[in-house]
Amino acid sequence: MNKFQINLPKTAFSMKANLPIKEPEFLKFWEKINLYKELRKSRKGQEKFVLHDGPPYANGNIHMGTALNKILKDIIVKFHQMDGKDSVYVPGWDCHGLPIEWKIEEQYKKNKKNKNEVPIVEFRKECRAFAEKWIEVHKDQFKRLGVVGDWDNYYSTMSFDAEAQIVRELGKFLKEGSLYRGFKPVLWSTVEKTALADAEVEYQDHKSDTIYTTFQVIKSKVKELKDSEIAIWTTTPWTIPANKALAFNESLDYLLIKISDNGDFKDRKIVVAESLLKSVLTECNIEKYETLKRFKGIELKGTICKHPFFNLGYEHDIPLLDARFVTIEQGTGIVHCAPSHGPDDFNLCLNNGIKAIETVDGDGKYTNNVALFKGIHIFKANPLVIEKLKQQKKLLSSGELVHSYPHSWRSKAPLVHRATPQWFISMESHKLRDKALKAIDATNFYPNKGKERLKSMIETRPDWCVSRQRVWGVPLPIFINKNNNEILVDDEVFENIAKIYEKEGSDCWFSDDNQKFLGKKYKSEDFEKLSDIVEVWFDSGSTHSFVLEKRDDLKWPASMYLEGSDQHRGWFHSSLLESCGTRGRAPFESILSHGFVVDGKGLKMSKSLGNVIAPEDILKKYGADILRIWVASSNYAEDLRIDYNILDQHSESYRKIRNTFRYLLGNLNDNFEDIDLEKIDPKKFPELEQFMLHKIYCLNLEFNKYFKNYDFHNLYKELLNFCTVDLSAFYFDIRKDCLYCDPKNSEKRKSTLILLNIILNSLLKWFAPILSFTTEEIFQLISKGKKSIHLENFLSIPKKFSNIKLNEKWSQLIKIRDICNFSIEEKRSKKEIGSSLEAELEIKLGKEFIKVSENIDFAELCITSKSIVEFTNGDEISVKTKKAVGEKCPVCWKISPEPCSRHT
RNA sequence: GGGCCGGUAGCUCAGUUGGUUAGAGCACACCCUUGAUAAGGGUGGGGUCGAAAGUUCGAGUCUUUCUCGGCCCA
Repeated sequence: MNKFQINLPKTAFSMKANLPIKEPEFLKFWEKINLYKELRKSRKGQEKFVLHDGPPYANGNIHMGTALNKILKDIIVKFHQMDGKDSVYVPGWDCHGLPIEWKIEEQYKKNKKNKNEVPIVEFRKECRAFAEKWIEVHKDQFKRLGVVGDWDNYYSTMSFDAEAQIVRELGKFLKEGSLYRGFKPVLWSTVEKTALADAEVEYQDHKSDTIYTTFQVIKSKVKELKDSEIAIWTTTPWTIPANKALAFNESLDYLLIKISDNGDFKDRKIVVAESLLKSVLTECNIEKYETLKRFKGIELKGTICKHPFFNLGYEHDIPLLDARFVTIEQGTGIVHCAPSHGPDDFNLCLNNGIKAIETVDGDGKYTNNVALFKGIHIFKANPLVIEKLKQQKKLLSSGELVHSYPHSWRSKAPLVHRATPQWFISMESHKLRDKALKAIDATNFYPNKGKERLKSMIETRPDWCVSRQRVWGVPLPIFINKNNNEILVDDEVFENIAKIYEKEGSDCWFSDDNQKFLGKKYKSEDFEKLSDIVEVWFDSGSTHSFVLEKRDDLKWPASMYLEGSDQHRGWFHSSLLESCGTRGRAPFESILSHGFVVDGKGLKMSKSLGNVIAPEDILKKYGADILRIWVASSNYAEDLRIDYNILDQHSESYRKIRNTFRYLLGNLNDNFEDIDLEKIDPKKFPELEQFMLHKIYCLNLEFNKYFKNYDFHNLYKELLNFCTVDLSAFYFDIRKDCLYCDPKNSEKRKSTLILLNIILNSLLKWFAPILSFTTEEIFQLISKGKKSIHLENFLSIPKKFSNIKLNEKWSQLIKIRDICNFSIEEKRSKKEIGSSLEAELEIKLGKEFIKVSENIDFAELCITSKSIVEFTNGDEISVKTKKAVGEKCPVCWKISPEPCSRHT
């Protein structure tokens, strides 16, 4: 053996990651050192970055979308933490609402229990327990992803202080006067006297009365329509008294026809859609008619009609409105609209300034608002309405139809859409819309397109209906004075209710005496207590008030809200409105929205397609760090594709990164030294090292730029390319000879080791927010007593590392190196040489390269045994590779005719 | 059905105000290495930029239509 010892890499850091086994150990470690607490301690007093958690619904296991969301949050929180900020993350859960009610009801069904026989308070307790159970499950699943946060002090929308604060928030709207009582149709059972949710509806065949009736035109842009009538068809004649409008479709063609048959309609003119004429003629037994005019639906705009009961107390105008829901499947192509009795009707009318009123009471009887029919039950009203229409000579025809119709899943009784009293927050009365639009302008959106999306929603949305006729939620804190029907607005009462909830939660609203909530000021017998609950979007829209404002460790407004792009209609939206209504500005400074997780082909995941991947599967097969790479490397502005092929590719990249670390650790023999960068004088290093310092400086600039824009997929790409292109294939490859074969006291080798230390340290920190587990594994190996990588700061890379001139020079050198490699490869493919050390280079360079190649050993750069440079008059770069002659040094494997200069 | 967003190599992504032959990494193929070794190096093959039409001297980039996909709404 030779007396020269070679320095081979040696490290305890294994090549195989074994993440699924190793990661849980780090979770335990972080728990043990109480990482979250340490993180807070380490940044005490620093500028805060608060990413306010949008609460997931406490129900069911997490899926890829949730995993993506939480990992992205964690990455951002960790970036800001390492950037030196006090980056606080408090996870939360959304707990109230229908899905949990259903789950409990399902359990009842299984156990043959009847919900109506269970006291509300008991039912609500079961809902609460259900949510609690899932919060615990979620917590473990989120932690497993590497997400660090205040798990012990999470928030939930069902905590007593949350319920109390939600009451206070509603109180503000009530006091201001923007919360008002209106009417909106909901599916209603007149048997159970209750509203039903969509999922509680069963569709069965039902026999309905059908009628064709007409509305006389008062005014129209189409002059031929004067004195004509608009024909409509309906399967609910009882809703005719509630008619407020007619709907047409502007893209359909309509006909004006004159009927000549004997009867009520002789010589009268009616309008129907052209493509429905045939069926109308048949259904209404019209035999003799002539077509007077054909026109586009758009011409109907502005037409006003009279109600068929015009002379009988129905004097209001009936406008014709354009609606896309009007089709040519059935009827006349013009649809009768009763805003109190259909969602389409309601929305169309609402957008045209026509409000719904209460036309039918809870029992199914017409109210005072309905002339002629007051007190009559709607299910008995059809014959009466039909008779009345006939009397008024407005009945073209009547019949019966068996069709699929909604019924209650409990009583099996047919349902109706009925306008019920609901509570709305006005978009206009106190300029909520304006405030919200201004707040959007003052918010940063990542990606930018989110701004327009939210804006256009706010611009067009109707008033916010915040009441629900359900059980599992915060009760609306509203009392109505029985004497004058007025709403009780009194801060003292709201505060009293809030105080009570803070102590015992909101269940008592349903069980305890009114007096308890009214306090001493009012008499309980004078007031009716509402039993509606607050819709859950108001709950989650208020999180900023009971989380951000109430906790000392947080700040209001939040630095960022981050959710899936669907939340432009959800949490971003409700939080914005709630906060603008109560505080005049958004509860966030910025919004980051991400796309949806789809499969490898871009299709949405569904059981039927069999393309669903659960986070659990990925954790078992690859580990959380691979999933985190997937998050970091994907462009969240679009939908994110995932399948096993994609994950395989990312785990290849992971191995590259891991081996880069392993090479660094190996050559440092796990003896990391934290170099003080300020004390480094780049000029004292070999040029290659200076060049690498410059690379580090540039990469750090890029890193910061991408980080500031939350542009992680480009950031990750830069880091990965640095590992593969600049380190593995370039710097490491070149310096291998020096590291292995130079004596330990060689200056060059020492410089290299300093660089390796700097590179290791930089990489470790750059990667830490993404590769939470792997960087911790490395940090534990080298940090000697320091607690966690996540408590560290990013390095500050001194400006003096930058060397643009040198960079220009080395860019040229790399070009020459590429050509050398090409030349070597030519020789290799002819089987004349194998290893590049078997080669010797004859390089011809134009004179312009004299400066560039000053002090440069191309043999070292290209890892050959020898190189000769010759300058020519042209501007060429040409390389000839020859087989090196001589003996191979047993130590450094270089071939030379003379004995190796280093190793003899 | 409507509104919004998107479709660039097998995969993840770049592609400036329209301007040479559309780039990178990974994957793949071949070769080398066996002192980063279930690693490392070199070279290379992959794209009618979703499709068609149009504007232009010139289109991945602008316009229109279509198509496929996603989100929201109905």
